[in-house]
Amino acid sequence: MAEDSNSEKAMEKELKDNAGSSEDALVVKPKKKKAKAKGKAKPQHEGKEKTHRKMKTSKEESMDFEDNGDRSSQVNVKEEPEEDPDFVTKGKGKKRKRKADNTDGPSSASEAPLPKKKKKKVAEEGQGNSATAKKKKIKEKKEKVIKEEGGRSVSTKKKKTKEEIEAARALKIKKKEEEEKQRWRWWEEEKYENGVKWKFLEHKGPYFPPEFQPLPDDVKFYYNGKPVKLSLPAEEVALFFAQMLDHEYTTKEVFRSNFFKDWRKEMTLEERQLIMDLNKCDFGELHAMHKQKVEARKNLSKEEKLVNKEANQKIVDEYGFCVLDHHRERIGNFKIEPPGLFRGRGDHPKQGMLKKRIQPEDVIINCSKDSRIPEPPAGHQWKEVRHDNTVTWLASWNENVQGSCKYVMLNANSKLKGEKDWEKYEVARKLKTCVDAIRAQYQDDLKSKQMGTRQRAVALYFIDKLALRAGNEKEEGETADTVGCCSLRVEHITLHDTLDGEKCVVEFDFLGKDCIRYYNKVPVTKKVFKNLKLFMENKQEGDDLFDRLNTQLLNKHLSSLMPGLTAKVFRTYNASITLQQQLKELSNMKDNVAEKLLSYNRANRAVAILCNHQRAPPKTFEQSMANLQSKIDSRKEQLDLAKKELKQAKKEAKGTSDNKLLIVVEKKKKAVQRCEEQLLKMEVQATDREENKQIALSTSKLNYLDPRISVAWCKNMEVPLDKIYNKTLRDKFAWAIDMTEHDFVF
DNA sequence: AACGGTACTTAGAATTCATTAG
DNA sequence: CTAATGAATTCTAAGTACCGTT
Repeated sequence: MAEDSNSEKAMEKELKDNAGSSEDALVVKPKKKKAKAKGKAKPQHEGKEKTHRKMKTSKEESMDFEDNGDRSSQVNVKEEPEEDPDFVTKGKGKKRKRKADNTDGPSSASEAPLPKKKKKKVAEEGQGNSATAKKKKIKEKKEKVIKEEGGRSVSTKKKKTKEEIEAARALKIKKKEEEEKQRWRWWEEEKYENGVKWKFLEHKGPYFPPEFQPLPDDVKFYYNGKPVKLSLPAEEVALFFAQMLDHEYTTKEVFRSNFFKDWRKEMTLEERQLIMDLNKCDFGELHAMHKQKVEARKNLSKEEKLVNKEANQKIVDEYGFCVLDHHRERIGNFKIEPPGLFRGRGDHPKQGMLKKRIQPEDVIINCSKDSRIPEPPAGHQWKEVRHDNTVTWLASWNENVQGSCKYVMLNANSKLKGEKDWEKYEVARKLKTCVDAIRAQYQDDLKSKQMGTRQRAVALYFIDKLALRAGNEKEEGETADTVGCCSLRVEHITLHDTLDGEKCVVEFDFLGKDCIRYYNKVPVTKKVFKNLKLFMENKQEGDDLFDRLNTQLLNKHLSSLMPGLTAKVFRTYNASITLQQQLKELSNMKDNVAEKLLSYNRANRAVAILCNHQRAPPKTFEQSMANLQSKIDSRKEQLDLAKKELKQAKKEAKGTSDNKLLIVVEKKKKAVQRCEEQLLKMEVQATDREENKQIALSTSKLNYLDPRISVAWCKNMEVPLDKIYNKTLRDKFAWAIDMTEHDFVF
């Protein structure tokens, strides 16, 4: 270690002494203990392993970052050639566009003369809109019902249905009003000071999963072909495995061996001596039983399902809510996680390990001293009951696989979560006011004499331009090998002096959070490119790209530039500003609602691509795509037929002035037109679906896009809010829906 | 600076529910 | 009506960030 710090000093000194020309003096500084271990472990699995690690392949081609063109070039605004002429970038064609747009959001794009109203008025109006929409829908339904039953002679049934619908509608509206009245408008209240999260908190404690039900006698486990009656604990764990047999997990060697190791720990001595090889285990009957149970549950009668539903509702009513400062709030996860086999993502070294059953003795309860303390289940005790009002959790326990803490917390629609969310977007908006200065600064820092500062500048450039995550360090061997910006290693990027006609291209290929692959080819400024070359000198696979940087250093620097600023704020900021910009660009007041929604989704998609929010293509994707295609094909045939008929009709009508024939021609013409329209609609739907094949819009909608942008857009575009936000989202963003005026600008 | 721990947000997969097509 | 499909909800893993201690 002493050596390293010496060489570090030497290097920094040299950088200082010979500004600009001694870049080759870089010495790799092994980063901390963890990184060191990594360096040693690395060489064993090189290149070949790389592909092996990839769990998912994203679009092979570089994701098209056209949408962010402005942002990337924004970064170069102040590209002043200084000392080092080599740093001058040639051919940066893109000029900054967005600066001028900063002040006007989507509101100014539309001339919608929405009269300015008092907050609550507007909110009511929004409500009214969706209410009328609902009414209309119900009316349509009613008509449909009447039509369907029109042929029947029984009028009582018709009436009854009518009444029922009427009643249901009334109930719905009433419920909604009730809900609105009950809603806690916390955003109109004062916030608590110095970390106090609540003054009063009362709840029932978490809900424990049902006990294990032993296998019936006729369902047997076989070892080496012979039936073996397992002890209860071993049986329970065997069933966990049996239930997953259809899953790919159970074919993976790591999963199997982890499972087997932990399973054996649950066995009796005798069992352990007998059962030595997982491959000789036959879980077939257990698996079949499980499948049968699932099937049976699916085939329950309506009544039985209703009974189940009501029982569940009772549990929710009892355990799913708490009282926080005089208000009833929904709890997000009030159920203790049931035991099972750990399902890590990607190549997780711990996949298949046994996640143990949590007992009340493992659970810490947090609530008010003066509240009714929750009762532990009969015959049990809590691990601890504490009264800490500087935290938001109601209960917590330690999880045995990763050794981390799990918490019971409130639902997203609660004050505690909402307030924090609001704050998050306010910080991001604040970044907007100083982002230009920060960008100028890191451009400048690219030329710093300090290696650490240069690395910080390049990392920040990536985080800002590409919306990369910060990239905290992780303990080696405890989790899958994934990285973020600060933890990028040299093998994760490839530098191309020129690629596809562009200069200074960086090719990224790494696994990010949840083992989602990030693959992108990005042209960068010459300065950044030169720095990257410098950082990579004398390094080999497994070495950190930014060996003098970590997230703590980065965030420390950021918070000195703006209070509350951290790496992840850039993701929020860039996501939201991109949405706002794209909405302005894409949506058009003259469009109909469907077209407007398409524009919204496209804007949303631009953000999802920026943030690399991917999903596995749905299992049924190919099928449903094929279905749609066959529909399109049959429609095409229909169109051809209609065209032929039209031709024929025209032929017949030619020369004559027979009115009948002319009418037929007109009819055929219309048929052709209708066919064409429908065909077009389906084709649009197909491309839309294809575009969304592996892009998940929900994550950005839920976590990155300031809801006020969407609410304002809906108001300006006269699109009902429930077209873009479902009930959950409307609940979560109630604060934004209530307070946002049409002229809101992020 | 390193470590170990805590608290909270973000994430895609899995499951359940509701709607539509057949 | 039933099955298929798609949307909503649930689940819990996997991140970020930061703090106190040594």
